[in-house]
Amino acid sequence: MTAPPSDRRVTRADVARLAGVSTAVVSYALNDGPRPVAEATKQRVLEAVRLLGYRPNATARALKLGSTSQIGLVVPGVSNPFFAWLTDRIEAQARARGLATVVMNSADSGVLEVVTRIASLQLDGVLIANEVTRGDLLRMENSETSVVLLNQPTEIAGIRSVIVDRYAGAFEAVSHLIGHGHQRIAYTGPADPEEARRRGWSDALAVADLPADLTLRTEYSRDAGLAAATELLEMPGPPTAVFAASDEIASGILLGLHQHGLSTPDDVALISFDGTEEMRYARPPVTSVTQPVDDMVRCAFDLLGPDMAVGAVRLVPQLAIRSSCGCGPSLPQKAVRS
Amino acid sequence: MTAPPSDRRVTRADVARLAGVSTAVVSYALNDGPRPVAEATKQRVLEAVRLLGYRPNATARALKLGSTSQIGLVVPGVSNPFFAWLTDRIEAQARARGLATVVMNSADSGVLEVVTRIASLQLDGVLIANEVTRGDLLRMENSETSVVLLNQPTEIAGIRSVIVDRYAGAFEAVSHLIGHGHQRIAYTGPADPEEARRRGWSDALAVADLPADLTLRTEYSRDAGLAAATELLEMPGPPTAVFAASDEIASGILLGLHQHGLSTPDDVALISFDGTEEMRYARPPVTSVTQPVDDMVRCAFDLLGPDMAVGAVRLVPQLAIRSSCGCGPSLPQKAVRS
DNA sequence: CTGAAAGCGCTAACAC
DNA sequence: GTGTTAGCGCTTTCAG
Repeated sequence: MTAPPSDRRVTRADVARLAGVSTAVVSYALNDGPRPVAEATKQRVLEAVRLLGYRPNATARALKLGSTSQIGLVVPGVSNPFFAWLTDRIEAQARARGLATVVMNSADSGVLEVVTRIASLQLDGVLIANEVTRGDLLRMENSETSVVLLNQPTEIAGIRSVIVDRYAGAFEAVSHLIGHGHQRIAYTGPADPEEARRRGWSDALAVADLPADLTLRTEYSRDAGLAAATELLEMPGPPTAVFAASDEIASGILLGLHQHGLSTPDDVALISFDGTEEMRYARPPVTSVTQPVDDMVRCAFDLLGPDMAVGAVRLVPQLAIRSSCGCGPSLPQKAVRS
Repeated sequence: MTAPPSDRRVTRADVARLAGVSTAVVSYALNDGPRPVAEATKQRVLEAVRLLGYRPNATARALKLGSTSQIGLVVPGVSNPFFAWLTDRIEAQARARGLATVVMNSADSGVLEVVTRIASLQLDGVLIANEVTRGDLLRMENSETSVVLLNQPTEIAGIRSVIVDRYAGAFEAVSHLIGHGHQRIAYTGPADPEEARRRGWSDALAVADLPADLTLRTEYSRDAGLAAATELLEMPGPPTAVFAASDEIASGILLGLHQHGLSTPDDVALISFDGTEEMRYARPPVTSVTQPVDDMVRCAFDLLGPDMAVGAVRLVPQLAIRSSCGCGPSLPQKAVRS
């Protein structure tokens, strides 16, 4: 009814013709453009737009403006609960600012391919939640696109980034376990260049004069966590508590311990890192160092602004205490901004 | 080193100049264009591209071609594990086909806003994994963009869609519970227009001459599942088994039952719908009707092709049997294509 | 095999 | 307040 018969795509010229104005005026009217438009004219334009079912062509606009109103998000897979969470928040923030989000998984095709593609896309900004090297970044150097790194293990000079203080988070988590009387606390996680979580773990132990001798290398996956549970129990002087570098690992460990007939927290206490919703509903709910995702995203968008100083914003995660470490359950607190 | 000093953005004209050819030839060389190019010339062009660090402007290309090489994905939130899974697979498939994925969450801003925006974006296709109405779709009617609906509760005439047979999945799940001797089986899920899962549940019960009197309405969330557990137990003649309409609900129920001191599957058995990875690692691992996500995505992309018949592809989910229903644990099977 | 040139649809000077 | 018009960077027809 509202859509008149027309095979050709409706363009701005059609609107102008129907409204009896020039194309410029259509622009002005639609964008509350740089020049004023008489109210009556504007109404005529809007009416014509409605009648024709006209939709501005974002591509043409982007070409002219040199800006697509899209941001890019590079993650190592969206199915991982933490990155799903992050992606969700980023998309929401982006949309609130009138930006669309292009997600790119770098897991299987490699960062370089992704970065190359990004350089073509004329994105208004790119958020990279992935380990990248200086070299990778160089590939998109010439492109206007401003980049913000999220949770990069090691700062890269000249690139804006927002990092959550993994060291502090780990330190607090392990200290909490120590406060509960644990003496044998294991660390489970992959070997990453930074090792902030592992250092937080070992320093917390050192402060309490406890040995940091229980390290188990596992990648970020539930399967790895499941396997880790067994290995943990076979260690000489097995742990009474475990700090896992991610929720996924913790999820596997939890199941693994149970398969061995052990209960959490009575036999082995557990604290994880990430704080995704899933941990709140695990059995038992798992105490986790909770990443301040909303704040991370807010900061990241702030940093995308062209006139922001290059540098790193550091946020501190909060320990959401639940029953997996022997305390009563609770809801995760909001994290604060440093 | 490779990047020469240049403040202006490098354009195709620069490459042409440096290579001593016309801009047309640059195009031909870069796209293995419609016209052939002498090998030597091509090398000169490629060299110039390298030297200048030239990146084609995707926006300009899109404007000219009328195609952005981007697809849109509309989901009600990415943090939900099932949609995270789906998003992950779609992005992967898209990337494999040289397409970027623009994700749009319709949860808070409403489908209309999203659909309107999509109509502007000149996307090569849109996958909608959201409940939409015919009216919503009409808004983007005139745009070239072809649309495929994923898991739409009710088919919409004239729109391609891929649906998994929720009825069949539910029927199988509940039959399985009945096979284990359960007589009091509850259904938990939201009231949706289709109710396929609920019908599957009630029909399975009917076939076994069992009453379908235990329906509990809950939305798709862990919290709702948690609350549901309590309500379930307060029902007259409480269930010995529960079929949950989604993994998230099941996750909440599992915790809820445990808080009531009940064990799964001994006191109450549980089967869920979706089959996300999380269920494999729940305690106990939860039997779930597993959506054939990879196949869904493959079909969806096939349907995006312009010369595909309009219609609905129907896939059947597979029951991944784990210990939450009293059988031994197992890994989920690959789903088959109907 | 290569070059010149016409636009894709839009914005924003710049004129009136 | 409104109209004219140049051009964003690319592809591709049509001549050479």
